[in-house]
Amino acid sequence: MADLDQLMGELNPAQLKAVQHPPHIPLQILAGPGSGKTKVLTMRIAYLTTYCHLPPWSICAVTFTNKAANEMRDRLFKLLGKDRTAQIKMGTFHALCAMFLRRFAKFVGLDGNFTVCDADESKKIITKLLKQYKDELVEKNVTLTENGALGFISKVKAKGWTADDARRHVEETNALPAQKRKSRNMGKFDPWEGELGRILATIYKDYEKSLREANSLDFDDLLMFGVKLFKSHAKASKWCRHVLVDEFQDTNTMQYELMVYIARACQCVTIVGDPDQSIYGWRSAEIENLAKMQNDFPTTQQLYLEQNYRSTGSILALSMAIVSQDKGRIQKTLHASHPQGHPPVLRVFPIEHVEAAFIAAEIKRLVAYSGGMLNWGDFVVLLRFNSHSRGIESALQKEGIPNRVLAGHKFFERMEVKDLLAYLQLVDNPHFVPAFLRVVNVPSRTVGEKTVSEITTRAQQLKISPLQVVERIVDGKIPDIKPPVKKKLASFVHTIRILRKYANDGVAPSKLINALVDSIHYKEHLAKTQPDADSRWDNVQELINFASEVEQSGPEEVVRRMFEADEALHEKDAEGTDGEESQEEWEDDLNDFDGDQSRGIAPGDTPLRLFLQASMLSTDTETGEEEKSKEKVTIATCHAAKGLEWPVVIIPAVQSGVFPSSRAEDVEEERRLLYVACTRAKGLLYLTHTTSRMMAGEFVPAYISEFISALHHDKKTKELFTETLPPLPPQDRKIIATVIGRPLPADEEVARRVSEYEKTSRHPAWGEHAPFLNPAMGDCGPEWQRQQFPSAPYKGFLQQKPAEISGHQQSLAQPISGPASFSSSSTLLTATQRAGVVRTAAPQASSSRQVMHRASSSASQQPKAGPSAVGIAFGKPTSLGTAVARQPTQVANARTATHSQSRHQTVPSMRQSSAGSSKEEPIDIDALPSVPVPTRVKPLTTKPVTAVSDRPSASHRDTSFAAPRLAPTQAASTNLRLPPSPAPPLTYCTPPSPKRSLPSSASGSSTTGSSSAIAASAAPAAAIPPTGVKRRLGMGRTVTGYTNKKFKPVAPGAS
DNA sequence: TTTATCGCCGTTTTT
DNA sequence: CGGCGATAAA
Repeated sequence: MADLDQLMGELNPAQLKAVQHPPHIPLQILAGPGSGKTKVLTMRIAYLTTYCHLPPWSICAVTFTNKAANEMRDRLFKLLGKDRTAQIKMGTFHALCAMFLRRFAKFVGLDGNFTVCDADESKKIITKLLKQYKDELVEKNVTLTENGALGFISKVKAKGWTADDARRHVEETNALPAQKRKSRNMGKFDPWEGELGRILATIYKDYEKSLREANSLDFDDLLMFGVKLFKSHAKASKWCRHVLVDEFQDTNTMQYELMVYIARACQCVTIVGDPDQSIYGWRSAEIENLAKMQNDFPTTQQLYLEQNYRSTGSILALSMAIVSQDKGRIQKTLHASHPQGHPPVLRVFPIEHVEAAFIAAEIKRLVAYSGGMLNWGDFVVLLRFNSHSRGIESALQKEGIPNRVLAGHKFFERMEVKDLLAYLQLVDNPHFVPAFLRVVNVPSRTVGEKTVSEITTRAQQLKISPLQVVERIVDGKIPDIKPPVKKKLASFVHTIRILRKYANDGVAPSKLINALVDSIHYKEHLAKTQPDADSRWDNVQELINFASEVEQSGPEEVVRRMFEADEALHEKDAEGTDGEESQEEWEDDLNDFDGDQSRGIAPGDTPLRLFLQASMLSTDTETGEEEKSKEKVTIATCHAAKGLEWPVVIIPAVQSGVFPSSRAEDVEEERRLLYVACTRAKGLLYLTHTTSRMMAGEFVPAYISEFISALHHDKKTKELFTETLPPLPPQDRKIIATVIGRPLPADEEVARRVSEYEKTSRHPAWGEHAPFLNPAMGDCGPEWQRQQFPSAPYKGFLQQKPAEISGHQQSLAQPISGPASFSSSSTLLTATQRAGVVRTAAPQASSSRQVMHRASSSASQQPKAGPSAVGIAFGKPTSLGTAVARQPTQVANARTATHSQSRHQTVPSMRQSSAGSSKEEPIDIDALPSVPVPTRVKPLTTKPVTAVSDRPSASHRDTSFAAPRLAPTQAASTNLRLPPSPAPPLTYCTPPSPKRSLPSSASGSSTTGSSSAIAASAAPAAAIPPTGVKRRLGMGRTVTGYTNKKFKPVAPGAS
């Protein structure tokens, strides 16, 4: 056990003050990122038990995620030992509520074996209900989607409204004159009024009814019923002496009320939070809870933790600059403990592919240039959307970089997993209709929709569950249905009954799954119905593993330990102080509990039930196998990254529409999200974006995030970034070593790694392995090259929405004349955008598909050198028949040539002059920009575009695309002697699929030119195809693609 | 009842 | 583009 005194001695004064704050004075700790808040929170718990002599079981510690709970538990193990830690009531609000509700279910009118209903199932219920009102909705001209309805209902549930409350609200609102309504809403849209409100209220009511009948609670219900329990039964929180809440800024109204009611007796509360990191407003988090708490606990005191121990100074400076743009925020500072370090890197790319390839390559380079100090596990790619992960994943795969995706519930959302869980849910809770509906016909028992609805109707008539109906039919107790269901469903009932028996006998969940899988021949079923049955079967195995893990962690024991001391408390407290429920009733319940406890299991805490609950309430990334993930690059959403840190953080797609998300309703929250993402970085931070993005199968222009571009309007903030990739000279290596707390590798080791790297790898950004030369990337290079692109001054990452550049819209929209030139891939796209041409039609495509002129139709009238001028054809799959294979030998030659030249060039070489843009040459090696000199922080010109026809100036080109590979001059500064690079192995370029053919001479040049790419299907065998990919999740589960439902047939032609 | 095809739709974030 | 529902056909 660690020495608490000693550890407390290591705290800074503010931290120490927070830890030692008197327990009875409510405390708000406002702690910036990296200020050691988890440390303080755990130490405070240790302090409360050790110095204030609060028994561990009297402490309630609430976290926002299970991961945070586990981490805290781990830390407390070390401080308090296993025994005492186990007694602390610790977990998420949801998990704690579930535990208490299982225990005291009957006090709030529930059964202890309720099933937690996940969002999917909720949605299905809503969908069904919504159908009933479809006609009415159409008639009243109201549009309401399932997601909409679910969202609206969830929002009010988070506020604590019951269905009746909602109904009342609607009635009241509708009774008001329209004028008044409007002013009350401050002009905002309120779904809970008018016809929509009325229908919503009805649906809410029905939804509640469905849930209750199914004996299940959704996530919001867990909180609502939790509040109900603690509010109406003060004794349920009798044990409590202190409540600690982590991530308080993310609590919603129900969670806040829970805290208040649990702390009702003791009034001792400690919360930790950071308004700047409030990123869950969309989930009804209420930042006002901070003020509310000061109100409800008038003696509340505040402490600030403003010392940042995580990030370098420059990372912190940028982060602060980002979040400070929010003028309404509470003023707060952060002091860096670490030196400045290399400034955050900001880079721009033409398309996501290139961006992703850059990221992969840069990771590789950093590992080498850090001399192995940085490993795969030290990198994270933080995304706004989960959906962005695929591109990054495959880019990493192509580079052979191990990676893992840290994504929410993915695993438990897999079709095969849900099927099996549904069976178990049904075994545990026969009333849980969603599970019944899911599996009556899995595997197919030829009971269709019609039969099922017959069953459910009858269930409603008899006021029993559908499962019971089926059981009775099979038992011959009630008559069969027309198509003889009795026979068809006998096996179903049989399976359920066997499992039920096993479960009652206390058979472990993992064994139950095994039995289940045997009983329904699930493997065969998968094989028959799923093309990727193998990996799905892997998932089944993984579910069994997960069950075993849960069993081993002994959840029954954990729960028992958490509650064991409470009974004594209640016995001692025989003279009831609150009259709400009779003493007898309470003690009856406790007696029930004691009875169960003699079997070692509390009511509602059967192994099966706990396993199911764990499946529903835990995200798969939280459990187990952390070791393995240490050697992998992490891909995660910004939300999922909260509370975590990495030596190197890379944030792609820092673009409008992504940061902030186009559908975000609170822009400030989006800004904070970016802030949270940036502050995860310890040593290096990268922000990248593209100038185009794929939407609905087409490229549309993309513009840098306003959060970033705004910083360029201010002289003070515009130098917070660099475009230079960190060359990691010794002093920088040292800084990183310090920041991430690792030994500095020897210079020799660095030199060795670097030379190794130089031998085997090329940074693909602008070397001979440029991603646009790589067939696997989509063969977009030569195509680009042959295009005639109007030139334009490079504006780099200052590229903005036309509308934002006042006075220049006109020029932006205008077609651009002047000599064609190929300056850089970025400029290329930019220029194209300016011309209003963003289109991906293959050259041979019919004219109707060719160009779409957004702003100016005259763009097409612009004389262009070749037919290819009308479209860009990168990465866009064409029909298989029309593409022609590019000739591998020529590609190889070109590559070698490029390479040998590039070695002698230390000057950036986007040198293809306008005159020399030699359209007819196969591949103009010189046209490929390569090996520019990394220059330190060259401030970018922010001059608005006036003369659009200007060609980029040399100085622009030099720095804008500073390549990662070190030029000799730079290399010297790192004290490394770089060996000459030998001819690169052709590892990047696998021969393209022979199936493809070139667009004859559509682009007017030789066959060396690429086809318009077939990004997906042309990927070499070594690369991972985009669908049907085996992915490893955090827990090491294999997951197949993204398909959750029926499989998608594999294209027969794809050999 | 199951399977194939078309066309429409949207395109956060998570307990 | 890809996922999904609705419709049509086997």
